[in-house]
Amino acid sequence: MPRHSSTQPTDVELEILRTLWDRGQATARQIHEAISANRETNYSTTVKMLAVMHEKSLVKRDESTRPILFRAATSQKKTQTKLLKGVMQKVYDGSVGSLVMQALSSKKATREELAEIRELIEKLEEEQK
Amino acid sequence: MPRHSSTQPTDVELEILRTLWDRGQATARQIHEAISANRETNYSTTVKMLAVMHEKSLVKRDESTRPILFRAATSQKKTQTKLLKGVMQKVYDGSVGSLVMQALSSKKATREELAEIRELIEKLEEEQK
DNA sequence: TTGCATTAGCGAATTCTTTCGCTACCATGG
DNA sequence: CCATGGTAGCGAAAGAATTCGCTAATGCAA
Repeated sequence: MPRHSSTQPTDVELEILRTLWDRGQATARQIHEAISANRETNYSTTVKMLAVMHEKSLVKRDESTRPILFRAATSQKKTQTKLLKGVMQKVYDGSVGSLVMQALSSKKATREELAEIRELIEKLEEEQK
Repeated sequence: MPRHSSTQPTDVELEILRTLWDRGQATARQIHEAISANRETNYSTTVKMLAVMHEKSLVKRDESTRPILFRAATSQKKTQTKLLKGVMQKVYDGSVGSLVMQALSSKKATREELAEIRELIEKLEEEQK
């Protein structure tokens, strides 16, 4: 089994993945333009990153068209959950409670977010009975 | 130019910090023993990591005693918050709501945790009025 | 078809992290 | 004392992530 299948994306890789999740699919050029809006970087670097990410199975290539189209290999949600669980483990010793408490304390949530979270809490509490 | 302008602890560094947060302070030997319970590693490596971390101001050294005592330079909570905010930004586009929703959905919280979170939510909702 | 601009790919360099062998240092029990 | 066992430090190497120069391939316009 390739060790890469369980590899977590790095920060730069995540930036590329975010572009792909936003657009569904994109060419190397489009991805490059999207990320170089934030960070100065060379087109070659973006292309190389895509190659590396393909190697790691983080992206899929559609070569039936030119230019080649890229897509994320894994859904945004799955990746988010995996990364979040990693942090929960490494930083909060696996405690979802501490993580959530600190998240809520550290940054203002909107009224709607709070309502949604409360609903979920109530549902979870119901399930536990 | 450094790629990461702000020095966030790496995973290995975090492991050492966790030991220090647990104990308050510890010698290189004690730290080494704590982390080699999980992972096979050499004593020299631990000592070197402590030197690197001191260089980065992640730990403080008390040289008035022998063996030298180490302490974390930053509180656990501060570091946790910083790391969590980083994830919130990089992975959830800064949305505390999405992060919390996924955290709660991805791992069971205990009854006590849920109650505590709900209390916080209610307090936050109250403040918003 | 040819020439040109864009796209794709390779390999090597750079930067950062983690590893550890080896040496020096220290402090203390005999 | 001074041998010995543990502690501290250095430098180099191994690994991983990121960078980009340069070349090759592609396909479009003239």
